[in-house]
Amino acid sequence: MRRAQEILGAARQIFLEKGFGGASVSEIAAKVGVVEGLVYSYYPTKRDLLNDVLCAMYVPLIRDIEESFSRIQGVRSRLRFLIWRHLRVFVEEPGLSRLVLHEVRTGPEYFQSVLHDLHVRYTTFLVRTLQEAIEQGEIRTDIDIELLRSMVYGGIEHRMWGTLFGRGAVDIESTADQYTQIVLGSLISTPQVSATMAGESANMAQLLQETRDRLDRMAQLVSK
Amino acid sequence: MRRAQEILGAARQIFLEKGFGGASVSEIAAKVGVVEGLVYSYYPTKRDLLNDVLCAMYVPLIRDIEESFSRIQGVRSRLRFLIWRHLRVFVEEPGLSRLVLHEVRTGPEYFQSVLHDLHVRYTTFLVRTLQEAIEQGEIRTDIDIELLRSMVYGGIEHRMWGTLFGRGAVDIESTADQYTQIVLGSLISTPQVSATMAGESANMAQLLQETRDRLDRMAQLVSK
Amino acid sequence: MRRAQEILGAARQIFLEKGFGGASVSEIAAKVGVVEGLVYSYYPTKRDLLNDVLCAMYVPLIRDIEESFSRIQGVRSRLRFLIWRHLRVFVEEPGLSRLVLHEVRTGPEYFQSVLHDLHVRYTTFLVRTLQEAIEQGEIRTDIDIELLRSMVYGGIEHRMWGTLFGRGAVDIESTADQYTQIVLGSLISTPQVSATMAGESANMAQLLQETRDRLDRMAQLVSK
Amino acid sequence: MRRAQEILGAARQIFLEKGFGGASVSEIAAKVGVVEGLVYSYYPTKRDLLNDVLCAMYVPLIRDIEESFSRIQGVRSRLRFLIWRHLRVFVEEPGLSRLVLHEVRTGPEYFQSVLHDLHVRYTTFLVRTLQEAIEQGEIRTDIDIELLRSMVYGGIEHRMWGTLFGRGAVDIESTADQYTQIVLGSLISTPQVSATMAGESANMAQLLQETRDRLDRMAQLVSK
DNA sequence: GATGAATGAGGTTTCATTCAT
DNA sequence: CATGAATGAAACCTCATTCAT
Repeated sequence: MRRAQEILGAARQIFLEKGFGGASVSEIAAKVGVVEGLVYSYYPTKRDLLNDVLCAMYVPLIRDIEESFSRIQGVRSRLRFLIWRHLRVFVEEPGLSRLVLHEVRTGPEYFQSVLHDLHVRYTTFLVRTLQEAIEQGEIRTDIDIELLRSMVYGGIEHRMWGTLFGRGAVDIESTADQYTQIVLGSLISTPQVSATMAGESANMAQLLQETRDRLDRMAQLVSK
Repeated sequence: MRRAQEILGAARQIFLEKGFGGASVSEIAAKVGVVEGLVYSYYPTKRDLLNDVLCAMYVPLIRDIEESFSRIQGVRSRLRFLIWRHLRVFVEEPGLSRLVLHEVRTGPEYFQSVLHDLHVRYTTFLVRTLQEAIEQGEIRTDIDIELLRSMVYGGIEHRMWGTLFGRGAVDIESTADQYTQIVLGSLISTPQVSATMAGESANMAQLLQETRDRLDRMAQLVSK
Repeated sequence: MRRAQEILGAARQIFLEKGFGGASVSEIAAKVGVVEGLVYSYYPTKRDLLNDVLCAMYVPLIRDIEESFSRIQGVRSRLRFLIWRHLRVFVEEPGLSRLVLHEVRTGPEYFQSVLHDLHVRYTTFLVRTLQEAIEQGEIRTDIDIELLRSMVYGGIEHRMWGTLFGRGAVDIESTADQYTQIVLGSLISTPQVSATMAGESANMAQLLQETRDRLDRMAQLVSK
Repeated sequence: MRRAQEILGAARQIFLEKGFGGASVSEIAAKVGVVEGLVYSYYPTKRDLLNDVLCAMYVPLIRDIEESFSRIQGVRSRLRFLIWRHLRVFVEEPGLSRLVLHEVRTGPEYFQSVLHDLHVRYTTFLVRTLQEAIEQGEIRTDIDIELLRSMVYGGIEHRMWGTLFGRGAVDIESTADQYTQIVLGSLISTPQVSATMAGESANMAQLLQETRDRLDRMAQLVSK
């Protein structure tokens, strides 16, 4: 039992660091200080080991998100939380997303695997948030949720990639703010509002001004 | 010279198909019909070969974008074009992005490589577009361009990933539309416009109405 | 004691199914529901385990044959029984012969082993039958018993080999009949009967003819 | 080319000596004095190597038999030749039959392999001989040729097995004689020949006796 | 009597790379 | 320019066997 944990830990480190292909079982075994063969008595296959590593990371992560998520209300707050939480994954578990995206999601067999289920559960919070917002009329209905999901997770991953190699640091608080702002900014209920309303607004303001001018002139006239 | 080209072509095919790790030099050589050793007289290393392959793809791609880009004006149009063009890469060269993202951008040495430069040049169009828009006051100034860049490219990549394995097809025209809409929706100059403007607009309309009423009453008064 | 039996039983199944090389101690242990290590507290070595398995099969087999054999009289009946019994082994214990022939009888150390003794005892019935037949003048004396033993057992094994993989079924009754017929057909007492008897027969006929001729001539002489 | 031959030669030796499972590629490579990997540049797989080894033995063997066989006439001579030739294989290529029988003919996939074809070709001479003999009425028609084939090859293999480990030597000339005698002894056209001929012989003897008696009586008559 | 953790050597196979010709 | 033979290291995985508890 303890050995299994040690191996799992070592595997986690090395997998996250070098990816699946880049890691070797012998390296993992060496890190634990055991013989290669022993690894196979706990995990029948290198890939099984990877699976268990990822499950061991996903499961508590999802549980943690679930708890916080249930205590948060409102589209904006929830969205901000999910973005912020995903950013934190990169800071606290650099490489998890890399692994998941780039080495597990390889080939069509992925879509039947446990990992796929876990990833769906992980991203379900966002999807649920967006769907509820749509149902309650808080955001536009003509939006492709898949697209948004990709933008959030893909965007974050892209943004944080460099930080995995020490290229620049990211302030996750302000990044989360901005991210939320951008995503939500385009989602509020009135479609096309920004473009047309700005025009209308300008027109109206001008009209108002003219009217007031006329009023003033007339007042002057009258006051005489 | 022609041999170098043949090898490059074969390498391109196989790298795109199987990735860097999945390809073997012998396979590439076999495709050309030469011996493994000959490959090394043109390209000192497997990785150098990959580099050259990618350069050979990036350079015309960038040139192509450059041309079209220079003929397009306006933030929205340019943004839409860049998004659409990147989507097209996934459709026309599935595997290029896979390669770039998941096998080249691995490890810190990437950031000193030629590939990094090329990628910067590739994404510079977007950065330039956004900067000009900011300078001309078309979009908000409080936006992190890096963040946007990641959202665009990361989001697209995330979205299209599944399609590389035949999981669902994506209509790049409508996707480009939506993408542009979402990205731009949150960028127009007046922050918070959507939420407040509706209120302001109502206020203004009411104000205008009151003003006109006042004007009418005054006119009646005067006319007497 | 009971554990030893359980292990022996599991080992028997797996050895017969997969052969010595194809079986693994861990598999055997797993079948019993114990740990690999426990197997070694009963059987010092994998090969020892195999030995015991085979002994446990040979001993009752030999006893069974002994009983029936003692109740059967006559060369033909006994021979037919031994052939038929050996054929039955292939049907009832497919894999025993495979094991014995192809995985035990490997290398010179076999000839000092207990297995060799058992196999000698197993085939002794045939040898004894043939020897008694010779002594009683029922079959030719110029026959190499070893040769016959090989023909019977080797031939049967060769014939039945394919059936172990489902290639064709064999009717052991008619096969036993034919086999007995063939083997015995060439063993009856008059050696070279086919070749020499024809000659003798011719001689005799000629002798007879001459005699009759003489008789005729004499009759003519007398009649005068 | 020469290396391929060297490797083939080494593989032949080791395979014949230790069987397929008992041999290791590293051992073969070591025998040639090359690195393990080089073997795989000539033979893609250990099993392919085995295949080629066996083909390289079978093909000239079959050709050799074909030549001699075509110059030999008569059932007995041909049968004797085929038996003798197979015995010689054991003396000259000890282990070939072991390999073929016990390590290649393992599992049902064998029956689709090239080796199976070769083995069929090898044993075809015997089958053809027996069939022609049947057609020409030289041997009994009620015989199962498969059974005979098994008896000949299986019997020989069984008989010679021990000699592979130095257990006793076999004189292949006399063994071939006896073998032929036994096999053919039971095959001649008149089944139960011994029984009937004995009867005829008795008749003839009685006739002769009667004739002599007549002669004696006549002689007495004359002498008076 | 039984466990389960651990070993160590071995297996087949793949590949980037080198170099004499 | 091109070959092809060769290397050497590493990969994943299997297993008989041992031993402290």
